[in-house]
Amino acid sequence: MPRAPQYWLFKSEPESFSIRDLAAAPKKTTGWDGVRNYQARNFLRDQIKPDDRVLFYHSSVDPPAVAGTAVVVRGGHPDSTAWKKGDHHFDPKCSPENPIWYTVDIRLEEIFDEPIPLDALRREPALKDMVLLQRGSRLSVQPVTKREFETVLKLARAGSAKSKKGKK
DNA sequence: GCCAACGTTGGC
DNA sequence: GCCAACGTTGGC
Repeated sequence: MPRAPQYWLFKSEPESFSIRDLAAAPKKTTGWDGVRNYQARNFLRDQIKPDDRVLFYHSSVDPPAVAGTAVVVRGGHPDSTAWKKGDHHFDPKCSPENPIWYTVDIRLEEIFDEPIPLDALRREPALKDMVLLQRGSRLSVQPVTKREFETVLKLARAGSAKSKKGKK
């Protein structure tokens, strides 16, 4: 039995890597490396598989927002930036034999016409249990339910229809 | 730039 | 194993 796709939210500060950077990358694909948190690592290593879907979230910008979606093209594998001296995410405890940190590859699926700002997510009752919206939550890789994922897509479609009507 | 919330580190 | 100190995240 094939496993049903699962859903995730990845945070990125657009100043360091935005969804447009993903669009500009070769094959619109990037390795999601540099995650240095054990809970997020466990998701990357154990649970995130090809064909899973990802909400691409822009943090530390005004407004914080879901900018689009991506699809996982390669599941968990060791994050080699961890043992590259001089890399911003270098971790001296790591080696190829003892990788500690993991990454997955994702490919751009869609950039929303209108990003869905955080406050719009908060106003949506169907999203009230989203990990992102919980007090104190700051996991950079987090699970999303199928219903939450589809609700965000619905908001994106609605926002896009409105913006087209409003323009010229 | 502030600061609340959270994770990690290290002395004991 | 506790917990204070420190570092980081990320919304505001």
